[in-house]
Amino acid sequence: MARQVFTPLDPSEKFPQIEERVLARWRDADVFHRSLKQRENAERFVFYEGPPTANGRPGSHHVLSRVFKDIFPRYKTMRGYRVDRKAGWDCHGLPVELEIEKELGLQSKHEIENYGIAEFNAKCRESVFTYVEEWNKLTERIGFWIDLDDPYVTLSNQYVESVWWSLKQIWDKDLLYEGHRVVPYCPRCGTALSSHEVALGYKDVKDPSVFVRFPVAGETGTYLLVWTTTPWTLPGNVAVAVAPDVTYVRLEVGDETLILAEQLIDAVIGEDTPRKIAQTLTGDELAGLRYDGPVYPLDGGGPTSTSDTPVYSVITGDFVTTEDGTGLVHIAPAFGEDDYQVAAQNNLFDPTKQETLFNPVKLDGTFDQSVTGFENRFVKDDQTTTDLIADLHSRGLLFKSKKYEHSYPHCWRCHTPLIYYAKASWYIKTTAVREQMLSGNEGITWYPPHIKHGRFGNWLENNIDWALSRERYWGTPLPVWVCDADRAHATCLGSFEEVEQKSGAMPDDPHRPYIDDVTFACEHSGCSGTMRRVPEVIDAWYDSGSMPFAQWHYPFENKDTFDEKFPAQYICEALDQTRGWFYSLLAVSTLLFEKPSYETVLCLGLILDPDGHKMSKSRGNVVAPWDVIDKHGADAFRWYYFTSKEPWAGYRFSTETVGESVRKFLLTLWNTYGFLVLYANAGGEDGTNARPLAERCDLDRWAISRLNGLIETVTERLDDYDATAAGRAIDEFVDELSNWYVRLSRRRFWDADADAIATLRECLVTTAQLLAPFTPFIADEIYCALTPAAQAEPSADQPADSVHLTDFPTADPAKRDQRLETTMSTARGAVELGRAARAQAKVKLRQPLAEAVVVAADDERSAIGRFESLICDELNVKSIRYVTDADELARVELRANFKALGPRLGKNMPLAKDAIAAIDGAAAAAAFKQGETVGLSIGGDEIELTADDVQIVLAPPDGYQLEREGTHAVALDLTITDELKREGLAREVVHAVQNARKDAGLAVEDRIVLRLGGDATLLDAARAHGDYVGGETLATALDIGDAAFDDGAVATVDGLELRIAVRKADPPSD
RNA sequence: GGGCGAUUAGCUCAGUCGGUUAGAGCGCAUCUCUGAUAAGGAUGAGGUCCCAGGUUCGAAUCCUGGAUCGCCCA
Repeated sequence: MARQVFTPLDPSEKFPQIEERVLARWRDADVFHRSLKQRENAERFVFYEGPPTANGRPGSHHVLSRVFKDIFPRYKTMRGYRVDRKAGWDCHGLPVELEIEKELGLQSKHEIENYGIAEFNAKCRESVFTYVEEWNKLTERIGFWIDLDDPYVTLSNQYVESVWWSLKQIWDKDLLYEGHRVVPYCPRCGTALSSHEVALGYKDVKDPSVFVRFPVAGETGTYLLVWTTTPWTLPGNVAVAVAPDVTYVRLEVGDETLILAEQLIDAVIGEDTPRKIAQTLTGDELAGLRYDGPVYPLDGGGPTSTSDTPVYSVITGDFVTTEDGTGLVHIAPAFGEDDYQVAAQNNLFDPTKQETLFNPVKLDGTFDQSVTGFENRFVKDDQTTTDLIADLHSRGLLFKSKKYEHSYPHCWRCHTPLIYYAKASWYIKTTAVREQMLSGNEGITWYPPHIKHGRFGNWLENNIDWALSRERYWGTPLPVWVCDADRAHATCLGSFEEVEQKSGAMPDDPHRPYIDDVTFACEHSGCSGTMRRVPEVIDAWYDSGSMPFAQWHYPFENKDTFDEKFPAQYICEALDQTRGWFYSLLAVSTLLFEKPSYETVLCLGLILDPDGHKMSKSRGNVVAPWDVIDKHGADAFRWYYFTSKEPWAGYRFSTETVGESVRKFLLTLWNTYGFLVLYANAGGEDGTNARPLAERCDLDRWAISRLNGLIETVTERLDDYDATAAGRAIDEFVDELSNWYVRLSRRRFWDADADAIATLRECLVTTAQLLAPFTPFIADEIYCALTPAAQAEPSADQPADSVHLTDFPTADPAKRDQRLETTMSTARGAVELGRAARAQAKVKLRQPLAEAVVVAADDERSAIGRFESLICDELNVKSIRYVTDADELARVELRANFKALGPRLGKNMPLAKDAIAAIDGAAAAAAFKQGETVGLSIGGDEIELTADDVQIVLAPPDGYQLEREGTHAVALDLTITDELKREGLAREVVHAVQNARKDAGLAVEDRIVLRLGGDATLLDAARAHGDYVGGETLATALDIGDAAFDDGAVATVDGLELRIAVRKADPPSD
């Protein structure tokens, strides 16, 4: 019995089990931490983990981002960098609150406050880590190496304090201010909605749109014609806006004069209505015209201007279009973002003094006392709308009204139509660093590249100030205190110590409501007011954008650590983070450090179900990651994500799709590995006795050459963050290794050829290293199994005990042989042609044939010649005959080379195509061979063709069946002599015996005693090739057709009966 | 409504600088091979390269417009 050089595989063990075993090994040997420790003093490669929220279960899309967060740090580690990976959890924010509201059955902010902010926030704090165990389990199981023991959590006191510090920095730069902004607002819930929430609630609705006459002051019978889809905003009107460059007209219709945009006349009054243009003028010229306001009677004084620009006059605004309406837009600054901005620009109110903004609607969405006749009525109520329109009609101001279908946002919780409503909130003046963010973005490498100047660049171009505050409970409190005597007395506190100094005490918990109780005396001279914290918390995106420093409690601690780990070289999240984390990171670091906090960013696409729908709980089409892992394993999951497509394109995904990556790639690799182990053990040869590479056969050197080419490709692609191409290259290599190298080398493995074993072993060990970042489990299993020293205790002169502790392979140019690779590729082509010819002729491969006739010239002939015996084996032919005189088997045709001739011939190209096809190919080919040119007349012009201008192809002559491909062809001699027939039958017998061995449960290396009986023709053949039959089947004794027996198996070969009896031979007595 | 992206075989995806016969895998059908393989090989069916214009000798590829889907924003 040969010695076991490698641990045999357990064929019953499935990938998920193998992975669990590898995981245990990693845990026991502390491999992750050792991989870091090993690079302790190495150059850093900085990765930032974008914190997920752990108050929901992790899904398949989380697996996607986590494996892409894993692969490049692993790769860089193997390339010699130190890649620390600190986990993080995003803890604050509205989604957390909503979850608790649902749990407690709370319907509104009012109810939350009744319940108690302290109790509510305690619930939130608890819920944030509800699923953290499952997250940790999944993270470990998918092989995402990240330090879960010491994560940053955005709710921690240290984290909050760092965030406060950063806000103070911004405050000191005068970039944190209180302003007003028109926000989508749910009057029923009493809260503004985030853009994400607004997006959840768009519905197509039919709203009335009204055309309203605004009487021009001092010109009886002349009206500005204004269009709006929100009649309830008319009481808030302060001005009318026109587009500065658009042409407007005074139009006489009947006995009145209407002012509107010229190009909208027909749309507004109808094509058939008689009209007369009294005057044309531009919007600029129209500006300043006054009208009689207010549109609705207002009690208690309407709007007043804070400047020389009067209310109720025409102003210009760039946002005014003539797409619909009249080209005149009514301006209610409290109810529209554009309105707010244009009114502020025209100094119709002072944006720093909210009381100057005219707003006749209360927070609950009803009109206030000033709107005579509509007091306390809800503005979006259908009856209110109807009555408002009726009121306009009764006063002769309604020109017309009609239904208008458009998409309008509703509260996603209570389905109330939202209103746009001016609210005070705190802003960061990001517009002040807009240019800096843009130039910072230039230095960031984006995958895919179009995001940089597309989605992200556009977003930065259109940057508006960051609305930072939220009127909520569970978030980092905004550390701004204002004086209750004078709101202008405000301060921002940037540390717990500062709070303590000011107020005498810092609560243990910096969250609401405790921090709300912190007050102190106003320090303005002569002011006796009390400083109280503003009630808001901040946008949770600011928390996550602060992670580069807040994860280290910088600048209170870890200054060095921060300096070393800023900025990140690599971050990776899904595409939807463009305006989320990618932006918050850039904005915060630009504000604080004047540069981006990341250099390379990989954006991942969405996970869709097989029908292309987004996976969501409500659709019920979510694939749970555990299902995939339990069925196919983590490596299969990873491999699917890495190689199935470019990761930003989105995945059409199901458990079954992942199974395909197992069958196609992992099993091929695994079986190749299993094959090596089997025969290395059978022969007791581990490859250490192999000759140097240069002395090994072509096939071995070919495999090693391909391997080194692969190393080059994979390295180059991974350096470019292209896991897809790198993985596909490995896939292709493994396929060639298994289906070409191993298949052609079977005989040598059977003989335990040291060269072959060494070659395959090197290929597999190196492939395992290349695969380590992709499929860390299988890669490590193979690496360790084939590197037995790895199983011993590691030491300085011992190989690493895990593939993840090794250096990434480097290509050795000396081992490349491009010519050999080309030659092999030609030989493979010839084999494929021969196989095709056999299939055409319907002659089984097991039947030997006398001759293959190969049509090939020069290089191809020598390439095929080099691998002649290999090709003979593959095609099961006795010899190869070459035909260079093409007409013996095929005739030569010429085809035009469009790329060469097209630019030269232009329009005559189609003529040339036909003319070239008509040329006598053989003669032309001969001429080209002599280095001569061939003349051709095209459309009256004489041209000279060189060899490069045409492509020489072989066409089969009539009456022959042969397979051709481009310039070469293979034909087979189909004559089957008696001798060939006998040989074919002998092979059939061997095949039958091998099956019998298998059925008898014998091991491949077991010797047998073989007896054959049955049909005489078969026995004759077996007898004639007795040595062959005995050798192939490892028979120590061969007994053909002697005594009759009935204990054997019965097989049928070519319709003839064969009886086979196999018995395990006694072991040799040596 | 705006921005970005996608659309290639039944399915999942490649397709280089624009070059004339658009490929692979899976699936299907027929055949074949096999003592490593849950594999391998051959053949076949299967294509309006989303549509319409344009540029060009030549377009899946470049340009314009449109459709559909997705994401982001309103």
